[in-house]
Amino acid sequence: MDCSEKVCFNMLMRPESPTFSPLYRQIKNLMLNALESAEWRPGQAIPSEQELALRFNASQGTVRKAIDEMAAENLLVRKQGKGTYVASHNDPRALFRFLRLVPVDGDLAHPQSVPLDCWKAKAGNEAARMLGVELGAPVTILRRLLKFAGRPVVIDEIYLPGEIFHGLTMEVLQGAHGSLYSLFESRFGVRMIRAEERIRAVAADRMTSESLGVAEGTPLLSVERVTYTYGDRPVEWRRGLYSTAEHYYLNELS
Amino acid sequence: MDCSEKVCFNMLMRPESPTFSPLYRQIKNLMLNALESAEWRPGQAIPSEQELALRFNASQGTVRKAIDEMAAENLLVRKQGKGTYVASHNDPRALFRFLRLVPVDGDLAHPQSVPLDCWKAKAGNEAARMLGVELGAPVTILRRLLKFAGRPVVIDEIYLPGEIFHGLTMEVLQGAHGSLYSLFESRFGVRMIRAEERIRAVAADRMTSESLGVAEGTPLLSVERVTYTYGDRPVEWRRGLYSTAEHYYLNELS
DNA sequence: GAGTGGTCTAGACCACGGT
DNA sequence: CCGTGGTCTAGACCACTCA
Repeated sequence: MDCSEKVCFNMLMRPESPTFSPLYRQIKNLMLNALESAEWRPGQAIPSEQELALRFNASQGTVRKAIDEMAAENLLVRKQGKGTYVASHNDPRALFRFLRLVPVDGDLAHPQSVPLDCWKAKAGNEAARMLGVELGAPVTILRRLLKFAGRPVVIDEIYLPGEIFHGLTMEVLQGAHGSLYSLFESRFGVRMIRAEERIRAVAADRMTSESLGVAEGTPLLSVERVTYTYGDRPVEWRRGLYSTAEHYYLNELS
Repeated sequence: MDCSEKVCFNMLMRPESPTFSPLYRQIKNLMLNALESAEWRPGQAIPSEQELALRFNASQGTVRKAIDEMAAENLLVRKQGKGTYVASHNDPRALFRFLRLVPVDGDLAHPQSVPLDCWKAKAGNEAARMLGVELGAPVTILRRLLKFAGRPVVIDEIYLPGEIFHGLTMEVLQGAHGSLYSLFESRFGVRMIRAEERIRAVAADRMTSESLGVAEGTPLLSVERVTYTYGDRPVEWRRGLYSTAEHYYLNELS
């Protein structure tokens, strides 16, 4: 039986089977594949619930539940009366979706990303572990400044697997507008969907203090981020140093 | 018509009405009331979906959708085959639900809360604003240490509205086991459901450095938290100073 | 076995966006 | 007007828990 697209009948996935999962989750997985294989691209509409129900041989309600979960995970965006769309970092509302830094004086203007350096290297011990690549595998490293209202607030050092981000250069960075992730998505087909941040307090070293315009030794937030794409594959490791004189890191707990 | 319990028929809540909301959301609100009024208490089971469907005069599916949302917000916990329960900070898995600090060496032992001080005062400017009370209103202030594996890592200063936490003393604190929030829930009937944290990097002052056993001037995380109970009422304001020598603040972004 | 939540279906109607 | 997602219903069957 062809299980590549049509969902295998429940009989094949019943509790006896160790790989059992409910129908809506099997459908969700097939839809994740469609995203990962770029059958459905960021910003585009996916087929209607009716069409998907036919394609997956299930009821509309079941497809709906799969879409619900994916919408809750910010993978899809529903628009009543229009359709369901693949989420995109180009969407103005998602431009700096992972940035939690907020100005003390509620100045909502978007920050500006200023590339400083970009070079190729071989993955060291830590980078290899974080990115899940071999020791010595090619990586691209870039440094950039984040400015709020023209003033530098964050300096980032970003490690990317060279395989995936082949052709990333200063020219490309300087020609880009918007966030890095929208560039990654448009130009390299890599969509960031989830991240983990590990935060510490550190003292500014000489170089950093100059870049951020603060005194040497000033306490800064050290924010290490590992970012994942579909299938929980890590595709970015970065370390940011945040000046919190006029900004704070805002986190909602629930 | 009596709208106090039975859901008003849809006719009364149709789009023409400015207060329109779908039936499952009206039901959700009624269920929130049941939580807020302590009709259903933390740790206890709420009525079955069938019973609720009868009570609210809706189908099981609609009640289900209301419960789904509340479960997603960590207000309720579903247990297949048993029932749906009101979430509780006494639940071992939720004991330090809002604490994001993690040891570098994955030591999963729960931290220990050590009360230092507890006194009454009048709300100053900032406390009044954060807690949404009048300037000069009674507040209870407490300071405590959080220890991981016996070593102090966090020092907290916590502001509570005196009205709500009447009778909170050092004796009560010392007699408590588990987290502060489980004490607040059991003893004062206040359930914390959501919080916002604002994080900065600061240098340890003299007193703090001694409490945490670090050098004066060491960079620390300053974590200001406002915590809300049902109806988005702020009921706690605290400032924590976190030593990040052997721990980090972990945040999942999605 | 009785009762609970979990999944799946089929069909009705509504609200919204575009033609 | 049509097609989209959003809500609501009624009923069937499954999986889990406990007495």
